[in-house]
Amino acid sequence: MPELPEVETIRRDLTKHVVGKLVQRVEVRKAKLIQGSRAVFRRALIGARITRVSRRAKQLILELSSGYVALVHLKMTGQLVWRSRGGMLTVGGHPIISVNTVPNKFTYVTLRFSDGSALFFNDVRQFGYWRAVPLAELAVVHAHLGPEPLSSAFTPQVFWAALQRRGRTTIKAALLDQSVVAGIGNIYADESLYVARLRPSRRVASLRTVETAALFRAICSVLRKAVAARGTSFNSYVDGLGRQGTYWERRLVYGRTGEACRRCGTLFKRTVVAGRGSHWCAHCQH
DNA sequence: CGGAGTGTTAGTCG
DNA sequence: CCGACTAACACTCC
Repeated sequence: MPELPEVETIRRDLTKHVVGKLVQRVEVRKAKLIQGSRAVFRRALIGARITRVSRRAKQLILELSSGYVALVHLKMTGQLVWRSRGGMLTVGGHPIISVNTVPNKFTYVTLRFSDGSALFFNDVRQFGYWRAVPLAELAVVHAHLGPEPLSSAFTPQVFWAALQRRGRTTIKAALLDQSVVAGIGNIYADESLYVARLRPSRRVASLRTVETAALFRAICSVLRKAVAARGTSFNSYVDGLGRQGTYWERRLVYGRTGEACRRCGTLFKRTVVAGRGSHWCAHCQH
């Protein structure tokens, strides 16, 4: 599901609601969604306060007063729903699941807070996971991840160097590789490649310096705009406050197969690259 | 009804 | 080591 802009949006919303909350109870209804020891997971959370909500790549990080962090990955269909004591719902994540009742049959993890509010984790496909990690080990757990594209660690030089490691593959596969850049998924890979005028199937080794530079700028600009729009994942639902992400209407190529390219009017193609549906303009992208 | 497709990624196989 | 492919699962769409 969510890529960097969506997870970042959830992080910001969640921060407002859960920071400072004391975890009173933890309910796990599907043990396999908890990575590692369930006992450690419960110990890390129960009785702890949430001190901060951060993000790395597509993972949410609930920082806890116990010295642990709880990592949450939503994968394809994960969803976090916060419910106030009064019953108000706030949603982040995948829109498939009806939120009118929580918990529902897709609710697999629940955190109950001492003030009567609760955080529900729903996941239709059950690909997502939660994991407790000592704060001191977080860097090791995330060692395989590349730079955050919206941070100062992401520079043209760093990007170029990371791409060198994936010279033989396609640029699409490289963008989806979280060790190259952290947080890009299928939608923003296609959007960035369109802006940079590069075909998804281009071999990384064939990229010229100016093309790599254009792609670097495209990634930054696409992700920045998507974050500002609160992402795309929330297109088919409106939460209790009437908010929804608006990038979906503004997307340039993703899911626009057969529609006209706004630059040249050519109809967009859809092919499979790196095993993923890829959308692109055969005239503008080379 | 059957088959393909879905915003992810860890693991396997060559 | 590297890259391609698939499984994990439930549901929608054609």
